[in-house]
Amino acid sequence: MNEPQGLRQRLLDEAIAALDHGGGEPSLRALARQLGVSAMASYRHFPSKAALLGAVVAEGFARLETALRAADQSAPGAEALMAQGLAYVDFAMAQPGLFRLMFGLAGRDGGAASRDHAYGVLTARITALLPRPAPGAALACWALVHGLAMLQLDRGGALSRQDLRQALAVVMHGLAAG
Amino acid sequence: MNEPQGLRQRLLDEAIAALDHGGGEPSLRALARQLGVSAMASYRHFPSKAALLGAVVAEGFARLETALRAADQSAPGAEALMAQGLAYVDFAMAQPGLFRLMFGLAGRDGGAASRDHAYGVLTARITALLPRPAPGAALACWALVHGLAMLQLDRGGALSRQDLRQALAVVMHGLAAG
DNA sequence: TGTACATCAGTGAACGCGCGTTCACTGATGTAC
DNA sequence: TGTACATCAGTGAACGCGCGTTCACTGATGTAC
Repeated sequence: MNEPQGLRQRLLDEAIAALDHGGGEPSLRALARQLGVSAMASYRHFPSKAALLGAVVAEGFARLETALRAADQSAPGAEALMAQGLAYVDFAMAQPGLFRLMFGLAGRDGGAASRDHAYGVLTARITALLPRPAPGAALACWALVHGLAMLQLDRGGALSRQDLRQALAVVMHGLAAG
Repeated sequence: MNEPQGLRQRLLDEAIAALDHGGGEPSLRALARQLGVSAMASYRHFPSKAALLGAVVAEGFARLETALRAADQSAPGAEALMAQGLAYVDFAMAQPGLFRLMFGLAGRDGGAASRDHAYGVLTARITALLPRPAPGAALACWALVHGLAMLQLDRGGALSRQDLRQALAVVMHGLAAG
């Protein structure tokens, strides 16, 4: 353990840290500076800045997927869905810059694939819960948790755990009633 | 009519157009170029670039509020809520760059006030519809429409009218059941 | 009616800066024979 | 075991660029007396 990490991974980690701390997209030069490496070093690992950001987005969705999977397995049945919703919002709050980038760039690059992969964890739980396929159920769940995450980010975490649980409960009631 | 518009308003309009067409934030110089005016001209009307973007955000929320209000009055009762939800998504699709900026910057500046003003239209309709105050109802509605808008943007409009209606219906069922 | 002055919108050149990317390079490590 | 060569990660200087912002200015319009 404590393997000497490759520069490639350190660039990705540093980019994520910079996104979450500072304002906007970090520059290649700033990342290199931060890692004590020349401005050109990143070109050994990524052909361009856009490629690096693409890799960051993919990494972000992989992390989100891991978090959702863990939450899903932490509780049975309908509680698993609630847990995923809360985990989604938590992820956004823990990595706000990364989260914003993921959804700013998700359409472009190869982001779509890793995004859909992460969302698969949510849809799998929903279809497992429902007795028969309900049109709009998965879409409503995605949209709700995504919207909650954005609102929570915008307000700097003003929404309480209870607020979130109650909002999630509304949709879960809707699913049961539909 | 066709009053000669002041440069201030033309800068705002051009900024919004640039946001929706091009990629990211337009530069002051690009706006000036587009309007055939010197790079310095905008400093007659805004003390800095940040101030101009703040004004753009406020203008965006004002437009959103107008759209929501019109939708709300286009149908009675629960249909008014559905109409607002669709109008919200439509707004995001019609002005994607503006919409993204609004929620990227809403926390900072004076954006919070104009944002809350716009959201008031939605919460007013919800509280009018519900027989008694339901915790999480307004939050769930905001989050849902916001999430639908983001997902629709990410997928470039892949969600059909029916998809959207069904997702909105899930939450409305949830409200009725709660 | 004329003159002096203030206000205002916009100009044009220049500043310093950080950026992404190019180029040719260095020095270490591995491999073939 | 030694030598020649290829590969690889990272260097350092330089490029051209667009940016936000500064400064001192111009010329038109309004206003006081």
